[in-house]
Amino acid sequence: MVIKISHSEIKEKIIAAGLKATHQRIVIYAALMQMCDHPTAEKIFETIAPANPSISTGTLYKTLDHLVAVNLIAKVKSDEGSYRYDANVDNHNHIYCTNTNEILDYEDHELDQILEAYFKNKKIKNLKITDIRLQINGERLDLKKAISIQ
Amino acid sequence: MVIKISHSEIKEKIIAAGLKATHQRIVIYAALMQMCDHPTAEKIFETIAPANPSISTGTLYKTLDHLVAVNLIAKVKSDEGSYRYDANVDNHNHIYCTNTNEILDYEDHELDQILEAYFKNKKIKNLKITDIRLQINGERLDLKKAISIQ
DNA sequence: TCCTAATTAGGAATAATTACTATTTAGTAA
DNA sequence: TTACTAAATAGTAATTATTCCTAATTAGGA
Repeated sequence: MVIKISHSEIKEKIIAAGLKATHQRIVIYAALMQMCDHPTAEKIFETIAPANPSISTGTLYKTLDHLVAVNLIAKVKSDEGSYRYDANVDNHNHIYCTNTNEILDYEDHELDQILEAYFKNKKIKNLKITDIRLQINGERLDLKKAISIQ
Repeated sequence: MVIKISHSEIKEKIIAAGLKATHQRIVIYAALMQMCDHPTAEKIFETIAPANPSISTGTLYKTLDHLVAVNLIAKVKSDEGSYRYDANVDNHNHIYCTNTNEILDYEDHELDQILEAYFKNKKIKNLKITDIRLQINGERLDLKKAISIQ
């Protein structure tokens, strides 16, 4: 689900989120939107570096932090020692593939509703739940084929 | 739920898992069993160091890796740049508290059954699911009181 | 008790991320 | 359009968490 979105639209989203729309932020955010495999900061850097050779890792990390802070992107925990990033901030779940290190999105509104209903009754005292997400761990069986939902 | 368990019992568990029961492994595993807040490697080190001043971080990390590999403990992803460890390897969920950085266990067999039933029908193609865990994100409301289930 | 492969201590090396500072830039106001 | 200023960036040093390396030690078996 790559969504082609123009630079001016990206600029508007950044401004709407309350950030200055610098060239670097636009480039980084645009790159992440095109990458649907939850890339690491390093992968993002490799992607944008050819067209933006003067961009620095300091700027990349700081920009990612800013975009996370204003909820334009999300930081995704992983098992390989580095964080990964996600331009999809809607409530969704992740499939962690232990043999390929892939992280895949798993959206399931039926499941969301079941969980929401369940936790409406089952309160946890002194905690304000912000969101509930599933971490589905598994192994990809046929390495030549992709994992597909349903 | 601190379970007081003797060193000889711990030794047996390590041997049963197929590892040599060295002093260091016993100490590290015993310490983690007593710590229920999903400590980082550093916290574990601080805990065991006074009584074991010659233990090295290399050994600690390697031992944690070994214990994870034989499924005696689990590595827990976190948002603060370091991994945390958990002596509870039974299927259970985690509450991530965004304002205090606590990670709490949330066991709920009713929920486990709901999820198991749900994913029995809803297959994901080309994926062998090993486990499904919830990540409950939230904020602790009253910082003077603990979070409590039900 | 001896033997040997596995393990450890201690510290160097690496990887990911953050911090620092002089320079540049986006957005505003004249 | 130009000037201004706070915020952002480039480039790099520093830090943090973790892994790697090697000589010395140890657990468990013969």
